Amino acid sequence: MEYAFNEIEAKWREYWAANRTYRVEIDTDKPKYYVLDMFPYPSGAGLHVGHPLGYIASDIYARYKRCKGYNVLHPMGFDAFGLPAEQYAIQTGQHPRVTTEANIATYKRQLDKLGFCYDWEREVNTSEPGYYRWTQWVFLQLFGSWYNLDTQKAAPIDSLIGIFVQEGNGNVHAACGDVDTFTAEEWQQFEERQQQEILQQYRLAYQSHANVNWCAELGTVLANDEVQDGLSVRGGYPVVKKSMKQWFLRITAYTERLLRELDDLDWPESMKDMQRNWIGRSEGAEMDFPVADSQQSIRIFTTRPDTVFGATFMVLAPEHELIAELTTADQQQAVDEYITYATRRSERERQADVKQVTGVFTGSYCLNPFTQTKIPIWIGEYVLAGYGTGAIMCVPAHDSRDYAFARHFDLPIIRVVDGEQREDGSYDDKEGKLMNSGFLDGLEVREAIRSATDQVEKLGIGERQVNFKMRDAAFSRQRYWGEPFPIYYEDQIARAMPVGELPLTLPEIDSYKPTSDGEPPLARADNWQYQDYPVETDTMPGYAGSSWYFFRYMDPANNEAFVSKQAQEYWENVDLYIGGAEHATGHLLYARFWTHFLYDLGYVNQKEPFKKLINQGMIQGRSNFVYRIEGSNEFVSHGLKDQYKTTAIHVDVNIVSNDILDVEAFKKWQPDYKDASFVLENGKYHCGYEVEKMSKAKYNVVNPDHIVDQYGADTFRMYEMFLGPIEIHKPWDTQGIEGVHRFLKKFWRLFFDENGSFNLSTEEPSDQELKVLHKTIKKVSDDIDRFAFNTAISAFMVCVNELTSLKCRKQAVLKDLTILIAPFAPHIAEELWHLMGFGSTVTLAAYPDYEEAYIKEDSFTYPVAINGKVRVKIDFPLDWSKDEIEKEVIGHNDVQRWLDGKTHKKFILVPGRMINLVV
RNA sequence: GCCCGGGUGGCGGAAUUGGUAGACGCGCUGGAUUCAAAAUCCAGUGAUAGCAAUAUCGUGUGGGUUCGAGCCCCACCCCGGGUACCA
Repeated sequence: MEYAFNEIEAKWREYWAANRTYRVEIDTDKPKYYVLDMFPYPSGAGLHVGHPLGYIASDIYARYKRCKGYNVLHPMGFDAFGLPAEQYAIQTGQHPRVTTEANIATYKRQLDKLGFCYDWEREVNTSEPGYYRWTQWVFLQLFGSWYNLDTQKAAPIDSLIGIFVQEGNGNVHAACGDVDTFTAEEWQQFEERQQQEILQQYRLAYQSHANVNWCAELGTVLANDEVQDGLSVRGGYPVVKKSMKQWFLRITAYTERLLRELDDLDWPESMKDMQRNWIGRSEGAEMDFPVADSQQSIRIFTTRPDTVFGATFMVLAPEHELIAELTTADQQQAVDEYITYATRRSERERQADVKQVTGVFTGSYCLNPFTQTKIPIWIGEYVLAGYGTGAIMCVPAHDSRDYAFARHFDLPIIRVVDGEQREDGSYDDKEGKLMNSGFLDGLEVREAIRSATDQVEKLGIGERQVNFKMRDAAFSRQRYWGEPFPIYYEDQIARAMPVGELPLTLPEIDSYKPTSDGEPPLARADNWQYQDYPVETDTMPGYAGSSWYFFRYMDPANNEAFVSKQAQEYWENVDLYIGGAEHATGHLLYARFWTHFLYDLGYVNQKEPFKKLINQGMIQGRSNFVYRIEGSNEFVSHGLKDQYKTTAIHVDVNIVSNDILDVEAFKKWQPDYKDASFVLENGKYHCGYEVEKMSKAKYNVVNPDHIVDQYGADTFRMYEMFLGPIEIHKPWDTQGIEGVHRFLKKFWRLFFDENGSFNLSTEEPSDQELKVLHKTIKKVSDDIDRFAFNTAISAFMVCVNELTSLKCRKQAVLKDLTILIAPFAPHIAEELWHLMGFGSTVTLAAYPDYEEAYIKEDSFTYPVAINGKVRVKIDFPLDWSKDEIEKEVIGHNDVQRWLDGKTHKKFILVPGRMINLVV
């Protein structure tokens, strides 16, 4: 009987759906396991062959865990708000909801063909009001909370107001913006507007005028992780800094915790490093430098307080607030020109020529607080207003940027650390002894940092300070297709809508463009009001809905809460999360932040959302090329192309087989090539190839639907895993799929006799057969446990080959093998299980165990070294004693020959390793 | 520049952590079956020399440690990812 994969797969697909086979419920008798994929944005292009890689891996693991007796939650859903649907809506007028729903339908159809064991009854869609109602709810919690640094926890804002009423803010330690100290009486006397403005400084979701990343092309503000090299990640449009009033999330309150908790997560080190770098913690000190002939002083931040004796000038960011005051009359013009120049430069320009040194002297001086030397105050764009205090002391001898600045403007350089000074640069290392530094002389850098900081604190001119690179997250988007803010404005004060009013649904509008006076699209809505008060017209960014969706799967239909306490306490958090590495500093960080926050308020019992994380690599395209001889319609084969002047042209990979071009198909492919002629090698046209991103323009896109039609989902699943380790990028090569398909056919054939009828024996398996089986069980389960699915599949291939040559047709063996393979190839396994006459499904079967006795080798090969050189290798039974082995070795013919009559002085046996004879 | 990864046949990749390098698959070569093809099966396949057994070389380069190194140490080269005036 032929392996009719199409029939088999269709049959079981329908069976699983009809019987709701993969439905999961809370079951306190079983341990839980939560396997999650990063849910996709349903784009219009549908899936290509690269997308399912991670889904297949997680599905295999989910099925495996289920066989192991776990109650497995393995859901899927859609991150459905986003720019592409809205851009499409602007062009066509079609409502983004319509596009999104159509795309979701396509995705689901494609996903279902691959045999995933999702519980579709738990599907989430971030753009549905039933879902985003809770996104809005979380936002209101953030808006209604502040961060108490004393308890290191978020708390309701009411508790803060309580403190203000009682005692003012003098003793409050909070993660907050700039606020002056006030007393309880003062608080009571403030007008409401003033009170609200103060509270904004404390809220975890707050509005602020700040420099944000503005992308004119997209008509919206972007978060830092959505900008790369001064361009928007989506679309690649220029981004400029612009001061706007925007919503922000105070993620910076959580920096220490987000950093600390990373240590305990089972994530790839690279991923943790990326988050660590992004958070960018650095310890140092703030220090006041008095301005000469003035009462003013300038506060700087440095990580090298030990080098203060080498500070020969100071640089302020162009936006620094004291510049106007410090600029002298004769420098006024130069400073004005410089500031104009600096503010006009876009982010992109600034980044493009980082190496270029620019700056201007203010005309003023300040005093080095340790040496009392007068040092000039400069302005330079390399000092960033947003980091530290926006001012630095410059030690050109030990900081390469200060060095470049000093050389460019001819400022003095004083060495204070004794290190291997390079001729043409600074010595930046934190190693060496201090010199020219008064009381620090002779100390090691590390000691000197401590000592200098102590001195700063003792003198009362500064204190220890920890700074972070990470900024608060911009949370406003001037777009339509996102969650509306449940915020209205009364007397221009932002106020939370009552939770009972949620969801605040998106209004229907006539066009998705901004209004003519630049307002966001929501401003077009009629009646966009709450009780006659205007409602916020910005919407939330893409990462809002994805920052908490993993909780919603636990209890997706709940109308009372974002997740019930019971469901959350059972499912806890995600045990295994699979997705792309590109989310390191975006989604993964925001999701951690929201989870910590919800934990603080007692809504969930887990601090971290994702215990284990695996990044799947990208599947790249493998493009083929033909080489046209310039100025002709003649194409030369790859091996001969160097003899001509040629242009490489992408050719459709579907008309190339094993890099050999189907010449006739090529002529028909495009009208231009109808009359093409060819220079062949051995009668064949060989194409060149290159590995690149899969894209239509490169004619290298492979659609999973076609592969599934041709080979079946089981083959497709196994082949994607067989291609290589999950984490690495690898090119798709359709040619190789034959091997896996052949294997499945061979596996299938094990169950049928020469006449093609299903025929298994109920005889007891032989020791040899059991050995093959148990070896495979051990290897495969070990490999699955360490996510080495490619080598697990190799083990299956070896096993099937061995059983084939043993002509094994025993049910006892094949049944176990079938269960073993079920996570990889669920359809074929289910069909065989059914043919064997077992009523229940493979899905619920217990994963087979192995016996140590069968997997043990019965002999061991020892390399025998004589005077350190290995001469022979000899097999020994495992249970031999040292003496028996020694006797055997000495008696061995080859050893005798090498010993050549001499006797050995020493016999060294390294168990399990080798034997050494010293003569 | 800095921080992570990684360099193994014609190709994708194994080598369970210092013990027979190249598992498994693709491709290629030869053979069986077939009128022929497809499908299937068998054998071979790192390089060089040889009819052969076999020998020598071989995991980016150069050194080192070890009886033994793809794996550990030092220096360097190349590729991929992240990040970039963060003081």
